[in-house]
Amino acid sequence: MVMERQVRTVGSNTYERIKRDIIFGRLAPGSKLKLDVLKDRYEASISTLRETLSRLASEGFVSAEEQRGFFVTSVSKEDMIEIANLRILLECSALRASIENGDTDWEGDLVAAHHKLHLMEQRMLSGDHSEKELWKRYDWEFHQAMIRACNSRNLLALHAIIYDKYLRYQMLVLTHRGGEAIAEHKAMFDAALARDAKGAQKLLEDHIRRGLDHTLSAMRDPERQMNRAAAGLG
Amino acid sequence: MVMERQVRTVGSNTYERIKRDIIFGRLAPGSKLKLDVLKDRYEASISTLRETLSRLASEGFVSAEEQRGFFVTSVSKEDMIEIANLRILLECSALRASIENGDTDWEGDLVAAHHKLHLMEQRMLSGDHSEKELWKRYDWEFHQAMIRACNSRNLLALHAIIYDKYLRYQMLVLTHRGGEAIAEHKAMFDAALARDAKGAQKLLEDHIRRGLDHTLSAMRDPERQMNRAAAGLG
DNA sequence: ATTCGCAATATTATCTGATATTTTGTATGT
DNA sequence: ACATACAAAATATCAGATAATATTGCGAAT
Repeated sequence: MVMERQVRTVGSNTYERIKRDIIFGRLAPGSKLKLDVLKDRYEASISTLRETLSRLASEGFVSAEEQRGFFVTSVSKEDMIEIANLRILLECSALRASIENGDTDWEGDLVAAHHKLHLMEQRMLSGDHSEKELWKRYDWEFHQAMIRACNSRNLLALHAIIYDKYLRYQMLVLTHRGGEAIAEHKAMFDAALARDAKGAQKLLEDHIRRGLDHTLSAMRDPERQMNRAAAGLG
Repeated sequence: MVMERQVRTVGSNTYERIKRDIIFGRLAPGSKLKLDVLKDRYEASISTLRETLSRLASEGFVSAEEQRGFFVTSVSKEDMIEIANLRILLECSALRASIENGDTDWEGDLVAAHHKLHLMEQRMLSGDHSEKELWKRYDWEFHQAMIRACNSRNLLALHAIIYDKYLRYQMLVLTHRGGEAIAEHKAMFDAALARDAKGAQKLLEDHIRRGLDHTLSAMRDPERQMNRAAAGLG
């Protein structure tokens, strides 16, 4: 058996880097994505960059205006609310299906994912904020593990995009909810293992809604907002 | 020489042509999309084509395999079921919000859209099958008009993609349900105008589910399936 | 000062052609 | 049949050219 070798093309590489940079705010919302600048920053040719930006545009992280080029999609309160509602719709639906279909493997993966997330959350709680990206990766892996058994690739694909958009808003405000979210994760986890679909859905919906409220009130804080606007691409 | 003014860019033009060709089966599911062949067929350069195919890939109409190029996304019973369920999830959710929020303009547009669709359905019923694409456009415009007031651009954007994927499956089997669908459209329309969200949702869900069943049983018919497979890209 | 018009500059959209790498097809030998 | 080795095809990527469009800067007119 031949090992599947991971040939990373320049294209998929820059795709992931730019997407990451948008989600984690290193490319500021609304900023212009000039091809010449990106060419230096990401070391890829114009054609490859256009390809990459087209992909990101059709996922909604970039907006492409004909004859005017590419921009980082801008943010707004209304958009954040839409994204949160979509996440609730998609993730709750997937969660129910997953709880109904999930087998032993699913349970095992879920236990592992929750364990890793929980450890990281303890570290965050005790003041170690050095690994925000890693923490968010574990959060993603936990939510992903919860719904993975939903039996719909299409649903998982849509959810992945919406999750990332939701994540961008969270990263924008830089603060996190600490202990509350930990308890919520634990409660969801327990409900899922107990195969309590209705209960898990309710907990998930509240979890997302509280994240939304937290992010919205942090966005309203004008000082923070200006700090963020000043950061980003030079 | 007098050239017709090309308002739109080559890129967005080929994007729409290729997408259409996939949805209406002129590019067969699973078939290879060779850059050189597409170059002649769509009169665009490799770079522009790659850009276009990348966009279509991230929407799921094309699948891109690294180092192996682009293919028309293949079809399957399982995928069709997923798409139908997603359409139910998204469209029913949007419909409820739309019925709750819709103003007088929304009602007006909806009446117009239903009227146009109804006229076309009558033509189809009396044996005139010459304008399938136009008929499907009116179907789209009707469903779109129903949910347009849902107040979520993100939801509408996701729905548009899923609708097109659902449509591809319908086009694949070439037959349509005739009179049944007409009555279903009328019933949904009436429920929406009566602001009966629950009722409209139920009707819509049944409508989509019946379309699914119809398409699935037509796909099972092996003769038809082979005819379709033989068609496609020349 | 603000606006307007227009030239200068910058940027996008697109194409061609070149190169390296990878995949695919084919002939050959066992 | 089966594997292998080599040739041909196709992809991924880049640089550079060109035309069309957008933006900017500046001077004139209000």
